[in-house]
Amino acid sequence: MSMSARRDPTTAGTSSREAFVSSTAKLLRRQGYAATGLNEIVARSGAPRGSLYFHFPGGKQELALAAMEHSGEQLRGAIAAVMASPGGAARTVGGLIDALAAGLEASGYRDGCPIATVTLEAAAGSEPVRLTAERVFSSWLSELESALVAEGAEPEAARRRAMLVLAAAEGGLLLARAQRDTAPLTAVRDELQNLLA
Amino acid sequence: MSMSARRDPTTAGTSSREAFVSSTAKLLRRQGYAATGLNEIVARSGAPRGSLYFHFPGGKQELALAAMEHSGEQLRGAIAAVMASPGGAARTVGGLIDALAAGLEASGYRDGCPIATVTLEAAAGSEPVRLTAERVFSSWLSELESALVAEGAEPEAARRRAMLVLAAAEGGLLLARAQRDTAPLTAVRDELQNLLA
DNA sequence: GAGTAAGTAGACCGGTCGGTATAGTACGCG
DNA sequence: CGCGTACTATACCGACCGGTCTACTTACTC
Repeated sequence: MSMSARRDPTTAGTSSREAFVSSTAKLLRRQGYAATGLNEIVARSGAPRGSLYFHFPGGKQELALAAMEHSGEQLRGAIAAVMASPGGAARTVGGLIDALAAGLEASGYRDGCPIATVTLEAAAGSEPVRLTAERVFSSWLSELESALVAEGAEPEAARRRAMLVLAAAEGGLLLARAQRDTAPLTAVRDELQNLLA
Repeated sequence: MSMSARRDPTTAGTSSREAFVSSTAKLLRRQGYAATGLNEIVARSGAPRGSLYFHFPGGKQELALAAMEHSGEQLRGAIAAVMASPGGAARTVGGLIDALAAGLEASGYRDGCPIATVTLEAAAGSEPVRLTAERVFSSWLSELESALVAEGAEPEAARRRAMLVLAAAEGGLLLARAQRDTAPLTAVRDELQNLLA
């Protein structure tokens, strides 16, 4: 009864699973949950439709949860890396927002937050989606908070400020997509740096 | 024999049009564009399907644009009213965010920003949607900005701060929906009041 | 009261949706 | 070898999608 871990120790066998997850992550980020069809996911991933339900018997929703975790962990790593770079919190937070702005612009204003869209359209209708979103946001918050604490901020103040930074970044990404311009993000960055200095 | 509120002289002719718009606005706010079906809109509005295409020959998209304008104008009025109340900017901005939090909680965390969800899922794929979102956000920004200018803020600083306030409010609504808790909004409110004091 | 534009009404359409059934293949293991 | 299982592969399903059609009823005008 050996469980998974089959296949060539490297990536064989799970390759189509990963292809599903990353295709889904990309599509969810760009157009959200409801607008993303299984046909589109299957076509992009290159794997056959039947394999999808082998790897994700829970269907579209299970796949979406996996994609959210995947994107969430990726971005958490990026946040941690930026916040660990030298300079004060004002500087690193500025760098973080600049990085988000650069990524958004480079994608033709398509790649915003990979979690926000799904959260807004599906969190109210699906508790698993909501819980996953909550967990991912919380992981990002922890990274920001601990970076602020490491700079000597009071725990309570650090929590509130981390929340403001994340909220402002999310809102900035939203407004930037609506305007097709990074101006909202740079305005947010400047004001945040004022506050944190 | 038809029993559906026939032609009351005042609202004559446009009553079903308005029913379509307000039903659509409510549904877009709660679940976004792609997840909202015409069947659901038609059922809620009480009007027949055929009438929809009489009033909105452009179909779902035209209806969505009208609903976005409708919600946008409504919220613009609310923002203007709150910002005109007595007290400094720190106080009125705090009141605005408290009002958003109260509305969100009262709806069971379903009614967030009526524009954000549609923007994130559809702005990249439909220029009319994007432009409408841009216009609505801009109208809200103007209200915030002029309230800050009326308090003696420099024009440039007022613009940047209005952007931060809107971005933080949008992000706060997003995080509050993910957490099913108003804590993100109160944290954002407190930090914003600090900054504006 | 005939004519006509405005608006109502719901049956109907092809296409796509998420999901399933079932046959086939690759591979570790005895 | 051959057998079981992990996985691939595709054809197929009913439901629902956004959108269209045509017949009808009203309200106003002459």
